[in-house]
Amino acid sequence: MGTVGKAISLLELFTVDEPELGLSDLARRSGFDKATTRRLLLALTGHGFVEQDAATRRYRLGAGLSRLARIREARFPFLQTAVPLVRELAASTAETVHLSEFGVDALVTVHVEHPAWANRVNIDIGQLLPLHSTASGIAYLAFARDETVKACLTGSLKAFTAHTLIEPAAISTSIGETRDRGYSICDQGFEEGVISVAAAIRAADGFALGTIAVAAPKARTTPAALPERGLAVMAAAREISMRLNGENLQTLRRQA
Amino acid sequence: MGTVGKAISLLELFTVDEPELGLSDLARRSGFDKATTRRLLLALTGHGFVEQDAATRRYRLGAGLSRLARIREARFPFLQTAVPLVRELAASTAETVHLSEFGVDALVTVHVEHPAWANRVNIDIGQLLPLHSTASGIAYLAFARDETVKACLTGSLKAFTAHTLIEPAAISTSIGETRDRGYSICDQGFEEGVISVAAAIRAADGFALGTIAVAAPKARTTPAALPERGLAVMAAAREISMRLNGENLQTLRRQA
DNA sequence: GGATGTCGGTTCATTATTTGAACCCTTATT
DNA sequence: AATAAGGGTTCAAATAATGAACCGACATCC
Repeated sequence: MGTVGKAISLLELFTVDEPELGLSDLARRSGFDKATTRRLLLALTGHGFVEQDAATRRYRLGAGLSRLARIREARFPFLQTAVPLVRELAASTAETVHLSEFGVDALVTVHVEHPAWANRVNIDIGQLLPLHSTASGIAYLAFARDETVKACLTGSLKAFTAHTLIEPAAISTSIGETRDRGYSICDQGFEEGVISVAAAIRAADGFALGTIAVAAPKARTTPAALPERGLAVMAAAREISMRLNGENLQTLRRQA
Repeated sequence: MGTVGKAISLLELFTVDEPELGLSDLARRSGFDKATTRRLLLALTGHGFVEQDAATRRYRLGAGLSRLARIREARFPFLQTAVPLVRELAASTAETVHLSEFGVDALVTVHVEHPAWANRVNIDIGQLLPLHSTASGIAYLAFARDETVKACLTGSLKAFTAHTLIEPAAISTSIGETRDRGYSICDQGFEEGVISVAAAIRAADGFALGTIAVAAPKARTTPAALPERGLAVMAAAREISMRLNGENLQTLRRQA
């Protein structure tokens, strides 16, 4: 791995649960030498990608990242556009709704709305969702480029629960159904006791760029509720796609 | 400069006005060799910090940045907290209101609300504001650590207009007045014909972490309007500080 | 229509940067 | 008073970054 990759993988050690880490911790988790880790952190701090707490000496993600993310968001207002519809869907379903965007080889959660229930599905911002074993992932693949689908299915597929589909053929079938139906269903494929439905949000070229999904405890989900939820998530995804692409869904390559 | 710094400075070439750049363009502007530039871009794309448009082959900022920025925002909800108050202030003043956060050695604009006027002050998200020559900068320095102030005043101070204060003594005076008054005034110090007032947003330790500012065309600003505007911006800054620090302004080291 | 310029991308010998074991200092913990 | 763990630093050795030259594709211009 090049130096740049190392620096970035340091940044990727920070999570919502552990937003502040010490030098030794970072060195241990990254596997880099302490001196190396520190030099990388220094370079990152110098550009505002990392900040160091003056009192505790621990490191956290810096304002430079916010700046660049806002520049990106100005060009491509994904969050701004989608968040209101995520809220609406969360209100109408009274379940956890999350929004993700494709990045490298997984979906990254960029926004979440949680319901008031004590028993609910908890998802963190920044969490990575594998493509083959989540409702979002399948919804994405249903409208992804062929090479993306192929790359996903030829990789090694991890089984997260006893229900996770890991045979490429079974996943292909699921993708096909999703394409016909317009939304995907994932029954405990990622976490035991959680059932999700998702639909793809698509760019002007018709390919998926992200997803919106509803995740609920299986215990409180009746079979009858699923199609209803699926249609709602599909409607939200379509609305977001339309708003992003200036109302002209015609240009979408494949119809949902 | 280390390789990491070079990679980051590539990212910093993207702006709201030019959110997509080609390889040769990036190489030219960064001053790096084309091969080097490409290798850096490859490393950045591999981690989702940069994306390449499949059709035009041009590069843009990637989703990985949004992901990290959201993780940061989850820990420290600066935008979420401040944006509603920025909106309010924009509505009540009917002028451009902008929010900035300190990063490395300047303030970075993270949010802007523009009024409906045709003649207004335009500010882009991501724009960097120098500390010595903007209302935001002076407001920040008024509640910054002594070493930050010193570092700023000993550097070389650029005059952006004929009105820019560049003598350290004059700037110190301005900082002192701001500390006493609670808000700063900058009369055309950054751009001809623009007059701004700003106040510092402060962390739990009492030091500034960002600013909120109102920028207006000097032509339509009466001397009487300034103190009114100053008090409004100060009230907004104090409210944001309180919400960020859990209502306990007592812990703030210095009183505004 | 062929000469010229630009662009994205690649190669490989040369060169400069990154690396990490050992070290120091400070702050808990026992 | 001894031990461990954390942040930070040093410098010879090892490794990774560099850039001039080159390729093919496309556009433009007499």
